Amino acid sequence: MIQLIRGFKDILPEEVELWQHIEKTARSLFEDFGFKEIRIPILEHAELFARSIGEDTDIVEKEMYTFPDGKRGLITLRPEATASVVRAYIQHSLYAKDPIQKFYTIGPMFRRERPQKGRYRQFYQINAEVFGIDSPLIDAQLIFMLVTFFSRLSVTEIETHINSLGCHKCRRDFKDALSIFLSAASEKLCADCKRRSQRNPLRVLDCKVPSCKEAMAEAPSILDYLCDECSIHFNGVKNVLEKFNIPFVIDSLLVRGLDYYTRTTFEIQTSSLGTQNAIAGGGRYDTLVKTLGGPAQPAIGFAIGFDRLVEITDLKSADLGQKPDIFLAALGEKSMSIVFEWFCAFCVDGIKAELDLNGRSLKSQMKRADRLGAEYVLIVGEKELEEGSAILRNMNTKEQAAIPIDDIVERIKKELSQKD
RNA sequence: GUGGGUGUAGCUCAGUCGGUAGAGCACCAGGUUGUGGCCCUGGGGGUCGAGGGUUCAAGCCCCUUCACUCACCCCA
Repeated sequence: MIQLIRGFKDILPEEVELWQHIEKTARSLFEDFGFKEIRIPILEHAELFARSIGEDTDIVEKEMYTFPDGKRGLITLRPEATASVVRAYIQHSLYAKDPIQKFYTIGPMFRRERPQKGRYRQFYQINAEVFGIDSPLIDAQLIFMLVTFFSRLSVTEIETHINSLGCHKCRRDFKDALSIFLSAASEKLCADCKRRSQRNPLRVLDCKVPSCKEAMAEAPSILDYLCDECSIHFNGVKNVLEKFNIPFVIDSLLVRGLDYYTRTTFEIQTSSLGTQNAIAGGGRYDTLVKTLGGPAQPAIGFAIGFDRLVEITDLKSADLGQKPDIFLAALGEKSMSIVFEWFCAFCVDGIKAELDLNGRSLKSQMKRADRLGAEYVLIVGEKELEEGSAILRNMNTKEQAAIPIDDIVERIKKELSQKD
């Protein structure tokens, strides 16, 4: 049989309930914080990602699904959302109406990596982006919003890591110092890190090879190279987080893998996902809007790994599942045709009803009603029809009584609404 | 892209020395002629991941391949 594509997955109905719950929680919280939803396309020109994420990153270099689109050049399945949101902000001159804009978006991203736990080729992200605010207050507020979000989903066991990458000037000074350090330490580094030392020295910082970690223990820290302004900004973020009683770890080795980040970067980590420990990450990208052809507006955002979140939350889909309000058990063809009309009437009126259309025995219908978790069963056989009645059984109390079938849909609606 | 582990019923998994394909759960039916959960009985369901090879004979041995999974890399 034809199977789904490697690294892709189906999200089946019983799990979808959990996804919907998480999505609802995010929408409601983010909207309370003043974020508006923006919906962006899944395909973009390849160039958008090359220019924003960076030509030398792994994402752009080897993980993107890129293919020719007729004669119009290359298009790419988006590997992340920020670039598209920035493009939309610029393309529709949203800054002209108000430079300050707050957006969120939820949807699939695509990266052609080898799949493993918490990593898929099509994966879902919940993104939030803020444009036009320089103040460190917004940095801290985003982190506060994230932490609140996780706590609403009963995700504990998380740790907030923060760092500052400084502005371009601090970063240049730091890179120079780091390069000098790396060339001195070169022989202690793994092969990957030797390569990184040339192409993207910052990446050596978060190498997981023990010998590299050891060699890097004495490496210069970006935090020592922050200019006054960047330093003040970072202190501002830390102060607000402390005021909000949000525990955090300063992690000068936290280097985001996308080139556009500046100043504050952060990551929410969990211990319960194996090696894929980041369930959310983000940071400032104060120069990206200009890089992509827009006005010089600061910006900051984050992405939450939806799939990873689903894996670590203690919430169970079973607790969120929808159960039928009433199960209709019809016996015989005559009953079936009458009950079928009631069945449709219930559904139209927003009562979740279930009817077994296969004409099975009462026993098997009761069994199914029980399995579906229906609170009531309405039993209608030839005997009841002759008497102009039907039997309404409460599955929890096992009490049952005959009720008249005139206006039965209305009667049962009333009965059910009294319960709520 | 590189390495390790695993592929047998819808699910979780046994399967001895190469000799007729198994269990539990789930599903369906009956026990109860029209009443769920517990119990009992029965039933359906398999290209043993796929392809090739060795053999009288392969779920088991050999080769190839695919998928899943964990880790590296990287990231959400």
